[in-house]
Amino acid sequence: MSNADFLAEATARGFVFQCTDTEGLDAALRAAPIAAYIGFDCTADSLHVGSLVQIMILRLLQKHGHRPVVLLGGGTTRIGDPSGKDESRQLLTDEQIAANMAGIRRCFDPFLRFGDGPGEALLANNADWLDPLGYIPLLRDVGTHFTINRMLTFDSVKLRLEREHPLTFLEFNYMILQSYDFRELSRRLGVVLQIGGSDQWGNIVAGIELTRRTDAKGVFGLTTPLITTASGAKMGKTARGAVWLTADKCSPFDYWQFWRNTEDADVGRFLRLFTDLPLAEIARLEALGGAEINEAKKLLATAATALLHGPSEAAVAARLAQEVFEEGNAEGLAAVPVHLPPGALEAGVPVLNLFVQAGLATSNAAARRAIRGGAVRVNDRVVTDESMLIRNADLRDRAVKLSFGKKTHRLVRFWGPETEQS
RNA sequence: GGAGGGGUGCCCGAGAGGCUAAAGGGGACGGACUGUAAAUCCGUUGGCGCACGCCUACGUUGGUUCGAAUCCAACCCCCUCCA
Repeated sequence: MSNADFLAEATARGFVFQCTDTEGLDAALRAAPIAAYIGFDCTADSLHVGSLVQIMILRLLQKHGHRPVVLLGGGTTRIGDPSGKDESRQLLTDEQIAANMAGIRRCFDPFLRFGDGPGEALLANNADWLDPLGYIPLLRDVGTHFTINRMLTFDSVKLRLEREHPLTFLEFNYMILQSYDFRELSRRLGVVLQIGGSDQWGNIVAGIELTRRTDAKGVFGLTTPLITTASGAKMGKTARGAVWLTADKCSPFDYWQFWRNTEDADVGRFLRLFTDLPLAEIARLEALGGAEINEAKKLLATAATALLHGPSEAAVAARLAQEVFEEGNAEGLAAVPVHLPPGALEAGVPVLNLFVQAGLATSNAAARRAIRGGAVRVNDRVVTDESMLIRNADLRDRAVKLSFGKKTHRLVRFWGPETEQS
């Protein structure tokens, strides 16, 4: 796998949306291993599948012998990127940012090999160079290369102006600092390529211009497409919100399920983007018709889960899914412990409570509605009585299986005096 | 600083003293149909021991009313035009 093939494979796999100079970049990639970076803002304590394209392209880069650089936006997060947002975001405190950064950096470990050797991934934090900046020196150094005329043409700015939503001066500066990041990384680490989502085009181009003007260096930009599902929805949303990349916020099983539920029309595209499977194999899989495409979805789910959580977790998730959905068996479901007061099971525990405690309903009312809609099952039997009580007799192996809809199941294990022994 | 317009449920957006927990749409969730898919159709979409009861909710705080999202006052924020 030579470093020359990176751009070709990235293109074939669907990672490339726009490139500032395809021929130039390709030549640079062929000449020698390069370093490329993607910036991640620290707005949450974990990344979700919305960032997976970026992670996967860094991974691809590394596979081809180049050096990926993960830039954590410890500094820029204090400003807030206005790109693609029609309203200002709440400013985060420095403590929040620090905590978020710690969570986010963990998300890369499964995908990239970090180290100081050639081709090994590096981590950078733009707070290192943004925090010490002095305002006037920055204005003189960088500010002279930005014209308001030009800045007003960027989509991120135009959007706010057209919609008559305020764009603060603080946010207006984001572009300048991201440009500064690019130049700084090119100086410090020899980075010659910035990759980003398609909404980052303006910011990336600005960085390239700055680097050319002040350092007379030609650097490149590449954007990835915005990934939506075939039916047009933004990818990565599921019943309970975003699909996160850390196990505590999205279990391997739920992650597997997310991929398993891919729309037919997306299977090929997602296999190319989110797995390492060879393109020929993917071509075969996506050609499967009708119900057979489900086999491809399982491979997608297992492969994607293996990348993030490891092959054994992926296998467990696949096995569990098979038990739950194909065999109607719940043995392997992770048990949700529910604490009950002594004697509760003798008296009977209301189903409504149980569903709320198991996290399957947000309120009794929601649980009640679900029952009315026929969505609730206890031990695989549909519940029709809202006031139904769960008793000892309902326990199978000291647990009760709760189901909400066809896809969400929980095994509830009780903790209380009556089950404490053993 | 002056004049005008506006802040409604997850989002958009109606409502202009009681019939309003608040039309409609989107989204989301559930059901049917399927293949744990899409499309389609149906239902649900504030909380509470809930069939007409109570509580919370229409920027904030007070007020007028038997009764306010709807009227009044002050304040906060946004937009437009003028200085």
